[in-house]
Amino acid sequence: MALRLFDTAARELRDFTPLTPGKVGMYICGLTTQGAPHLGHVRFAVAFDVLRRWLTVGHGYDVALVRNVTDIDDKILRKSAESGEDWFALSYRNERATTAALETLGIIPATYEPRATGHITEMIELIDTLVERQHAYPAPDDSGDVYFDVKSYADYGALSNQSLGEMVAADDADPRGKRDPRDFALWKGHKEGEPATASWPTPYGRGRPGWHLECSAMARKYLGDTFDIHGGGIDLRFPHHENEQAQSRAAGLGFAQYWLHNAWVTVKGEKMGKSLGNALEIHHLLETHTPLTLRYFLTAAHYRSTIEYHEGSLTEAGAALERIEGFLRRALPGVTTIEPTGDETLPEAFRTAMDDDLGVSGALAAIHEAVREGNTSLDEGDRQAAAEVAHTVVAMADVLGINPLSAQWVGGGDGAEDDTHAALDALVQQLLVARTEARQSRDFATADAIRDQLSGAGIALEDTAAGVRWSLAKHTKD
RNA sequence: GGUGGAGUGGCCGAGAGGCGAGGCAACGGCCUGCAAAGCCGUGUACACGGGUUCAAAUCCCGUCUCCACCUCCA
Repeated sequence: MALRLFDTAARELRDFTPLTPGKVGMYICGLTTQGAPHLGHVRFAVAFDVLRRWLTVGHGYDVALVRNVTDIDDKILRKSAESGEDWFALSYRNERATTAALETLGIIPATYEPRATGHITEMIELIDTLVERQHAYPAPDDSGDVYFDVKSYADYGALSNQSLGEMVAADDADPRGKRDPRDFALWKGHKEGEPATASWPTPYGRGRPGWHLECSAMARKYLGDTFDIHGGGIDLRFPHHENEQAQSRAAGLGFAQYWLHNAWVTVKGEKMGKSLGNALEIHHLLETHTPLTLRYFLTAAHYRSTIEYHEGSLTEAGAALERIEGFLRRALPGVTTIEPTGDETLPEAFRTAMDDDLGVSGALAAIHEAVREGNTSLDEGDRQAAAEVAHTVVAMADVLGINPLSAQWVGGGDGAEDDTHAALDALVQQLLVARTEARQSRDFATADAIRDQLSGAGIALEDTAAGVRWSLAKHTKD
């Protein structure tokens, strides 16, 4: 069955067909380096990580994923000026923080992450082409700016379905040398007071990249003149993506064939933003919730739907995960970590849901249905059937990047975690032996005292048909 | 003004003419020494007002409310 994706440009679901059979080129905008990432900032990465996994696992495509790093822009320079920290240091520091957050959330690393400042030459090439084709012009006021002439490109507005005549020009836009207030900067001339390090020599004078140009230049370099998918947050649709498309196509390039945009994380119905303070920064949330819980929360809703965040959201996500993990632990005793082999057969309901524009809600329903089926098998003592279901659940969960038994979430590979666990297990087992003896002699007061003692230490017990299981109580308090 | 989207049970969140997605929470039952986990069951949910239809959360008309973008935004 064909994968269908909602193409923002076409404003409808389209069957996905890659330009080159078996291969997919994807370009994603979004890595922020202006500040520490919050829950909303990383949603795009989770959304497109799920797409990438499904393209790979569900359809066997070889995916090249390029994710840009806008390491210079107005905001970075402004913050740098305010704090006194060099702009490049500030940008790189935040880039590292964001990269770390994405790794923590189990985002598969991009094939390549080009930085804007490393592609000045490619940008100049593109500007030259646009100037030659009379789609761009250097500002006549010697500012060093180079603008894209929106009126010269008939399809301007095609992506966001807007016509130039209906657009409101920004009130605060300084028209300077623009022919039309809606013309946008391809290149920004160096201004007095800006650090010298934030400028590069060009035939148009010293300056720095306009925001939109980098994506056109870098997507072209790494994915080709025409490529399959371009993604990003819905707020980027206009002006950023509209401008990218205009630049590239005006320069004669085919550019993106499918445009995908993810929606927001909202709080009380409004877009999550910095006005809410730093309470929702990833590193802060990780103090009370596991990375997998954050990932599950961001994954559980369709990528084009807003996700409403409220106090308790993450605790609920953790509870849903517990159900899946609990089943896997019971069905696969002795297994610490497990990854899909690739030979599992994914249930039809799961495939159908994913093929329908990444219907993760339906996919999750398939997972939970399998979990219930597996639990029933366990209740009936059919351990083999339960184990088989468990392997299917692992495979499905892995497509969404939420396999609870993935080594990604279960301790590091350095063995330290295993040693700690083994030491703890030795101590707990002694207490469990005492408790079992007490229970056998029907001394429930003693047995319960031992259970309370362990519980006080953060260890939960479960008496199962196969014996007593212990586990560390999850940190899910708000 | 233009463009795009939303309103579903206590909460989150799918669905897009007919059989109540799923999860969380709650309640009842089974199991258990008691728990925990699990399983089974329990809800006349679709912003409002009309209309079409044998049948509407879903289609049509009207209304209300909310969100986002319009050159700094995941």
